Amino acid sequence: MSIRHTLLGFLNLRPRTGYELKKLMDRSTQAFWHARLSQIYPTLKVLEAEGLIASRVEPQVGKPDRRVYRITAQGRVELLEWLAEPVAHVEPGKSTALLKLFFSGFLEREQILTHLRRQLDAHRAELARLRDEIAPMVAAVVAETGLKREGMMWELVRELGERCERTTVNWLEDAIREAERLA
Amino acid sequence: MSIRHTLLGFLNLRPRTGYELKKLMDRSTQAFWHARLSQIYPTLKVLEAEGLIASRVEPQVGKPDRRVYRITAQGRVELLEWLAEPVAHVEPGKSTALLKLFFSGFLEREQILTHLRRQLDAHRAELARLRDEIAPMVAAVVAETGLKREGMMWELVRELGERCERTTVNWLEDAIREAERLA
DNA sequence: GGAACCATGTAAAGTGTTACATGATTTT
DNA sequence: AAAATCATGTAACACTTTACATGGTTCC
Repeated sequence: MSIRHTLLGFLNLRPRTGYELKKLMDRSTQAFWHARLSQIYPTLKVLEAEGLIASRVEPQVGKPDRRVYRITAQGRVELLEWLAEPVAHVEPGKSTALLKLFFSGFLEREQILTHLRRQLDAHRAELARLRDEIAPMVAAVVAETGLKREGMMWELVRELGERCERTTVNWLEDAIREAERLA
Repeated sequence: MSIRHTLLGFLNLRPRTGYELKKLMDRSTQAFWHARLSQIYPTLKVLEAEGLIASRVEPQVGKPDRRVYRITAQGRVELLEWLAEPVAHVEPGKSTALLKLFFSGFLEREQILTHLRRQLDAHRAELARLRDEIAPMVAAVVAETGLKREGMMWELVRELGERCERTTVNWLEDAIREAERLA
């Protein structure tokens, strides 16, 4: 239900094309909300049909034409209403990696260790991405647009991502040490 | 795709009914994989049709009859194959709460604080649940069944949950302090 | 007397992924 | 010469949720 609000949230800052929205999501909300272009384009059409956003086509030379969407007054109302709805509980997530570990008890030690080491690599890479790619990007957006308050929120969320990744990396290191002591 | 493997994983330990599987999931995999009964029952039928599990009906007095499923040799092969598939990357999750915070930059300070405080309550409750409900439950299952190795995996995963929740609670406390300094 | 638990399911709607389809420009 | 980027979309499929449907037993 929230891909709609993700798009409204970004369009509330300034008009963009579907393609731009996808790239933005890849660099900002990726870790806690993502979508494919094949979901974004139809959703934009629906939002336009509902009057929450509006679009115009911009012809381009040497590149395909682009359809630029902007939020409407009605869309802003919808966004505000959604933001006001409380999120009371902790939303349960999905993690294939943890599920596999959970059911790995009957496997051989080496297979468990392989799984844990692969995860360690992946989470170290994600930690690096948050620090080296996302952090400068947040800073750049703030500098460009002067959206100070928005920038603070983006940085806040990024900071949580970094802390959680660090926690996960530490846990994996401990888990590997423990698994190494298995028979 | 993994509800199938979740069910296979549990049935690999011992036979159970759909209803029991649901309760088990609520108390163990909940935080990283969950499902409704309306998804579990049809999935069990599919798995049986595929020959990965088998069932028999147990008549009961004073209670509805129960259909008890057990894993087959073929099912065990499928489970092993799934466990062996590597999970290379960090799987992106979905969090409405973070998404709302991310787009809250243009709201008033008080609305942001309300959101953060509600989240703090929710995550403190989840931390308590992991310590007071899940930890003893893992210990009880291990004591009952003597599944030492499985118990270690369950405890490992629970431990990550606890560490991440603690990290999140700390972050929320910091975030609230920061938000309080806003104009 | 009402709520929660035990126990099973189906149908419809909503959400998200994969595959298909096109085609010029720019970078490696 | 191949790969990536820009740019848009559709169709089919897979997965998940919500709502509907039933009915006895046990706890408060």
